Amino acid sequence: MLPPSTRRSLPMALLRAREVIMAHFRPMLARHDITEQQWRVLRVLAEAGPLEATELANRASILPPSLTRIIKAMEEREFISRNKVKEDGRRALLAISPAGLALIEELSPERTAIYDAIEKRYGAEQHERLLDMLESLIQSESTEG
Amino acid sequence: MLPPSTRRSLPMALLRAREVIMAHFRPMLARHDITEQQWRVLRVLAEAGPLEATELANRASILPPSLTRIIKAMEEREFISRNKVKEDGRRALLAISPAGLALIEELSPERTAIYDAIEKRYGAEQHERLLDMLESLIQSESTEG
DNA sequence: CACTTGTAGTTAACATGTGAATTACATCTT
DNA sequence: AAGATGTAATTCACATGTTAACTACAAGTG
Repeated sequence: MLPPSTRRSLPMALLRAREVIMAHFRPMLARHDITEQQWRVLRVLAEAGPLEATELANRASILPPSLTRIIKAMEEREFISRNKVKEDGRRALLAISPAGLALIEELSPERTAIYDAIEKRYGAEQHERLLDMLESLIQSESTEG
Repeated sequence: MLPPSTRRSLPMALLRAREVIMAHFRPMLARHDITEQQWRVLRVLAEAGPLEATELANRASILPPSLTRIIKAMEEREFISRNKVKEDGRRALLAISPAGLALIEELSPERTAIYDAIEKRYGAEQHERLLDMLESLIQSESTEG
């Protein structure tokens, strides 16, 4: 088979798709002076409760070096807190703070509205199918074989 | 509708999907000491012929500041060349060099093999459908409405 | 216990992403 | 021609992506 042209390749399509979607969220995040990655960290901690850095990095799809910097910045702004684990001097539990939760609460309505608008434009069934297909792709490629 | 959990949101799914796909290509690119973005620039120029920076940036999905730096690096390694446009002192035509073309030729077989393996694991029909759905999403979100 | 191996997290170095400001050049308008 | 406006590209500042190296601590092994 021919190598895919840049106009129809999976990596490019995924990149562009993500761009057009995130374009809708960026103004909201910019108004509150947080980055896309910081926002992911907040949401993961809000949903999952306190996590160690490695687990948080996995769930938020952020590499460890980036997470180190992000945590430092968010600790200074008091959006998250860290508590060392007694039994293991290497680990620390990261938790969202009241201020972090407040930010999530504050942004929730707008966030939902943006998602709904995307879903409406693209079609709810399409949207679900696309999510299924992406999850399937991630499955088929992440489990080595 | 509820805000999507981080486990089933379009931005996260697109990000993860891209990660697992690119993981297959990174070793190849690393062996030849070029970045993912430099590789995109080369392929776009190889396919489309000489382009101005703005058009190249659009086609390769790279922001202008990044492209400026990438072009500088690739000029030094003589993978691309730039020629100023006579009629308009602002513009310049960027073209792939023989060395750049040679690199593409050299990587083509491996690149095709990687794509084929992905397509085989995921399923050729699935793959086509996913590309269609992504293009449709890009369409529905990029044209403002 | 000393040594090796493994793991969590950080640091370093460099490339890119991102938004804002800036420069250089074109074009329009009067 | 002079000034206003627009456009292509760059520069700046800061955040993140990426790989490799490193530190700190833990657990296994002799």
